[in-house]
Formats: sequence, C-alpha cells, structure tokens
Amino acid sequence: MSQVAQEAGVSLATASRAINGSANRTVRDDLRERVLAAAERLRYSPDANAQAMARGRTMSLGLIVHDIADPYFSSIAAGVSQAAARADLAMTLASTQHDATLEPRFVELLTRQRARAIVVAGGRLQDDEANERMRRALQDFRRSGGSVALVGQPLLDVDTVVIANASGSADLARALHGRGYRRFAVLAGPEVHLTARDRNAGFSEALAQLGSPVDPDLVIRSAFTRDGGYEAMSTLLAAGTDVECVFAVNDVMAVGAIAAARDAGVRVPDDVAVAGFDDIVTLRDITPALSTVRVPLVDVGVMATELALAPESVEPRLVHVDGSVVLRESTPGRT
Amino acid sequence: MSQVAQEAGVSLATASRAINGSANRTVRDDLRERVLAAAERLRYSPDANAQAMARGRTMSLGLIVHDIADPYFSSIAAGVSQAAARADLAMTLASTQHDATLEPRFVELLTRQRARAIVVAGGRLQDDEANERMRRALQDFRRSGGSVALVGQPLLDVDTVVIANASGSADLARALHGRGYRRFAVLAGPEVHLTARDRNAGFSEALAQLGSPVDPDLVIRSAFTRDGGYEAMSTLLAAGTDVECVFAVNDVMAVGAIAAARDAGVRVPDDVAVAGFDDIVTLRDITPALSTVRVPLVDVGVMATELALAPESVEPRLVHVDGSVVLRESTPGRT
DNA sequence: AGCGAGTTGGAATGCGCTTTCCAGCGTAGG
DNA sequence: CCTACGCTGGAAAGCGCATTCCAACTCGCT
Repeated sequence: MSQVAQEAGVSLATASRAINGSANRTVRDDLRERVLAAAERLRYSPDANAQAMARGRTMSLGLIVHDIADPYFSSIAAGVSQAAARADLAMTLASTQHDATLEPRFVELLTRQRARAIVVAGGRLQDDEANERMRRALQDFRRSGGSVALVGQPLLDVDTVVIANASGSADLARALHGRGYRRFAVLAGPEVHLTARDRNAGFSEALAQLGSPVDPDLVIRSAFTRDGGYEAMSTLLAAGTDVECVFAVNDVMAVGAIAAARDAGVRVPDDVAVAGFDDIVTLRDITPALSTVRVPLVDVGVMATELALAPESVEPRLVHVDGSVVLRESTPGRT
Repeated sequence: MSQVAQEAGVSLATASRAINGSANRTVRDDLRERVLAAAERLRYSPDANAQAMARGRTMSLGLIVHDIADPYFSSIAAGVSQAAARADLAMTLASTQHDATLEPRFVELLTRQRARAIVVAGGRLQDDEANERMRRALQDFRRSGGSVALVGQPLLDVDTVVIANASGSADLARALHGRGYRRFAVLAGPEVHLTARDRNAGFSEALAQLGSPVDPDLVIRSAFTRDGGYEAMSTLLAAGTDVECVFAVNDVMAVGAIAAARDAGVRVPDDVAVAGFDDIVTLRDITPALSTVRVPLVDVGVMATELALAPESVEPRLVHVDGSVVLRESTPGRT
C-alpha cells in the first residue's frame, strides 16, 4: 500500500482512506481517483489479515457441519453461504465427518482465525462430556469476541435455531394415522442422536395418544445414514412382521429402507408404506415419492447465520422452525 | 501472548517459540512446560491473522463451486475438505450460485485473504470474456504467492483435474448401443456449458461411428439442473418421437427427465430408457436405478487439492480422471 | 482583515505475532 | 586454564494495515 501511496503521490494514510473508505473521514475526490488509479495500475490487493489485525475484527464466518456431502448439511450450508455473502463475510467450512471430537477442535480453529461468528449445524449427541467440551470451546470463542448460533438442540447456552422435530413427526404420525395406518415401525437412528430421538419420540407419543402405540420391538436402531436405513429395514423385514408403515427418522434413511425393501422383494407402498423426514430436495423424485416432513433447510441456514450476526443478547435466543407434513405416494390412503 | 510470557516468566520470543515450535530453535523443556501451562491457564489462543502476517503465509485454502447444495459439488467439497484437513488448512468455501461474474470476485476475495491455494470446481463456460477475467484473477492470485488447481476444462493455464467427459459418454454410448438401443435423444444442457458440451459430443460421436447418429432435432438444450432435465424431457415427449433411449448429460437432469416421463405417463425403462452421468451417490437408490458414468467426485476433490498444494511447476499439469460406465435398470438390454 | 469552525493530508502508533540479531552461558578441545 | 563453539533466552525489528493526533489550509462570518 505504501507503493500505491507513493505512486499516487499521497501519504499512506490517505491511500488507506481512499481505498477502504474510512468511517468519519473523507478524501478529496481527485486524490481518491489518483489513489484508486494507482492501485489498479499496481494490481494492489489489500491484505485481509493485516486489515483484520488493525481493525480488530475479521470478515469471516465459520460453519461446522457433520458431513458436507450429506444433502441435509449442504442445504444448510447453501443458506449460510447466501447469508454470509450478503453480510460480506467469507465462509470457512469445517466438516467433521461425524467425528464428534473434531467439533470443538474446529471451534478452536475458528477462534484462532478470530471469525466473526460460528454456525454449528448438526444435532447434538447425548454425550454430556462432549457437549461440555463443546460448550467450553464455544464460550472461549465468545469470550474472544465471536458470536455463535446453533442448529439443533438448545443445549449449549447459545442462540439456537430449533427445528420442531418432535411436533413435526407427531404431525406426520397423525397424518399417517388419518390415512388409515395402524401398525407402525420406526427406523429410529442411533440411541444417542438427539434429533433422531426427538423425531422418534414425537412420532411414538402421538401414536400412543391415538391409541396405536408402536411396539417397542419395532423401533429399530441403526446409523443415521442411507446404509443405516437399509440395514434397519432389512432387519425389520427379516423378522417377518406385518407392519403397515415404516417411519424413518430422516429421508436418507427412508431411501435406504426403500432400497432394502426392493432388494427383499417387498413392494413399497403396496406391501409396506414408508415415510421420512426433512424433504431433501434431491430426493423429491424418488419412486415412490416419499411422504415426509418438509424442513426449510436453506432458510434454517440463513436464519442461523442472521441469528449469529445479530447483536448479542444476554439470554440465549431460540428460533423455532416448524416442519410441514407432505404426504405423497409412499404412504397412500388405506381404504 | 505477552501476558502468557509474563505469566510464565519468560520473554515474548520464548513464549512464541514454545507455543508454535520454531523452526531451527529449541526451547528448554522446563521453560516450554511453563509456557504451555501458562497458556492453558490463561486460555490463550494464538491469533491466526497475526501469525499469517508475521509468517507471510496463511493456513487456508479456498474452494469455489457453482452451488454447494448440488450433490456434484458437495461431493467434491467433501474431498477438498478432507485433503485440506490433512494438510492442516482451513477451507474457505465460496458458492457462486451459478453467477459466473462472481467467480473472479471470489478469487479476489481469496487473494485478499492470502489463501495458500484455490481450488476452482465447476466447468467452464464458453465465454471468452469471462474466462479471460477469471484467468487474470487467478494470475493475480498466483503472483501474490498462491497456487491454483481447477476441476474442469484446462482453459485457464493452471493445473487442472480433467474429467474424461467425452470418452466417458462415448463409453456409455457404446455400452447402450451394445444393449441394443439405436434411436437416441440427448438432453444436452446449455449450449455454452463445456462439460455438457463434451459429454454430448462424446456421446454423439461414438454413436455416429457406430452407425446410429443422433438426430440433431433430438438434442434438446436446457438448464444443467433437475428442472432443466424435466423441461427438456417434457419437450421431447410432447414432440411424440419414438426414441428408445434418452441420455441426460448429468444424473440430476436424468432424474428430472424420469420425473417428466412419469408425469407424462411414459414408463421408464419400458417405454423409454434413460441414462445419466456422474453416478451421484444420493441418487443411487432412485427407481429405476440409473445407468450412468461413475465419476469419483470425492477423489477428484482430493486430487485437485493435492495438485494445488504440490510444488509449483512451470507447465500447467493435467490429471486425467476416467469415468466408468455403470449399467443399471434404467437401460435394460433390448432383446 | 481577523478569527473560529470545519475539513483534509500526513506522521506516528499499535494490532499480535515471528524472526533476526545479539548476548550470556556452559562445554569441549587444545 | 583459556578459547571457540554450540546452545539458549531476550530485545527489537518488522509484517501491512487502520487510526489517532496534529498541522495546515479553506471557508464563512463578523
């Protein structure tokens, strides 16, 4: 920049003010022109790190997800990316690949980077120790001047976008019950996965209230992934039950379940209906079209980002996002 | 850090050396211990921006994609993320949302951040002006000390991972021909999209060589997206042709095409076969299972990152990645 | 014409760290 | 016993910028 200043025949201070438009200071037009021309001529590019240091704050925002290749997270990431761009922030993405120990590590990384804010997507696990580590890491981050928003369960004492998992799946349960289904199974995901747990709980409780409780033996645990859904469905089918409808706690698992049914020669929905959760865009065209609970994931990303960027509040804020039931061919009405 | 040094009773220099392990200098063990303990006690977190400035290089890598919510790009991003983590680099992700003018802007952003390297994913367009702008932006980035790798067409004078689009779709064409198909249509994507163009060209040329050239009227242009595929397929079906097999230049379009067929009451594959390109993981369970060309996208991301991080070479390096044909139910053999 | 207020350019300081450079120490070799 | 060298700690310089403080200058008013 000193070269630019010299080239333009002004002082370093003036060059800085001309290029990055100082707050309560103006630069005469002709000088500004000269400086900008010189900068252009010299292909000058301001050093963001130096700016960050001088200004005491960066222009970047961190996003932590479990797996960026998972459409659930990539949708959220798209929203965060949008909102970050609008706020003129660069987005640093960290993907833990489902390794929970990496999460606080990434928070530390982003603390070192002095990111403006961190958005943590991906549900919490029931692991008090891990959550405590995460809480402390986030606290350190906030003590260093950053702000945080979470997508998931409001466990970490920070602003959180809470997806109405329980009530969404309860709505779904009632809708399916309304379509005539009575005997349900649940592909419930991992025991410790709180999102999975909430969805399962909401679903099961609603059914119990309707007088069609889910047989505990028909709540199958498996990974929260396509393969987990496949495996759980295979287990279920091998047991030879007479289930009418299978609820998988997310769409990806539901897809795995449908694949398992197909491979086992079981027709969906003729022999067994299947429903999921999330309404993943990429999966809207599968056959049969999947009944599910639509969650506006891109919006969730945007909201989380805006929450993180909003002026700090004393109390952790909660933003609730409802899902809406979408019934499709995978769960036709039973006549 | 000066506080840490004071707390540990050593100089700032020693604290720095103890914490970030200087190159050719050692610190006595007891002192190091003292410093680390003090750092822990004070919850000290080194400022990455200051380190970047002092060291003259950052620990971050940029990735530019068209749309992070697209599974094609999120797969590549997963690979880049992996490789970046291995190299101890933070990944800054920029998603252009298909706005080509944003691409060079993001390069400038990453230049200001002094990123170590940039990986640009997402095929080039046939737009000399845009490509020229991009080339210049990347050159400026490299002049400022960064390195670059591209995924796509080797147009920008930088290291590039080249996906064998033409030969992959030629292989697919031959395989489909081998299964007895003769009358083809191509959902060719946008005219200016070079990846789409290469795939279309490879496919059409291979068929021409086999003596079953594609009728130019049956090459439909549309967006490179699910909706583009849907629209193109609708157009095709409305025209009422007797096509046996439709090749969509990517899986997402193929899925749209299948949806369009279904909505039009046309059965896939009984009435018309459909094939795609990419073998997107999330789409492997659609019905009917899609014949396609598998591209190891995660590996592509890893390779591009490694290419970008490898010592500079004078000549732009090219790494070729082949796709492999995967025939599934969507294109059964014709008897 | 003279004075104060407002405006603008420039010198200097500091952001938090790494790294040279220098000095002090202990040790081995003569 | 003395010197030369290796090892280690500390002082200080500098990375590239924003910003404060000061000085100079302009304008409007009396």
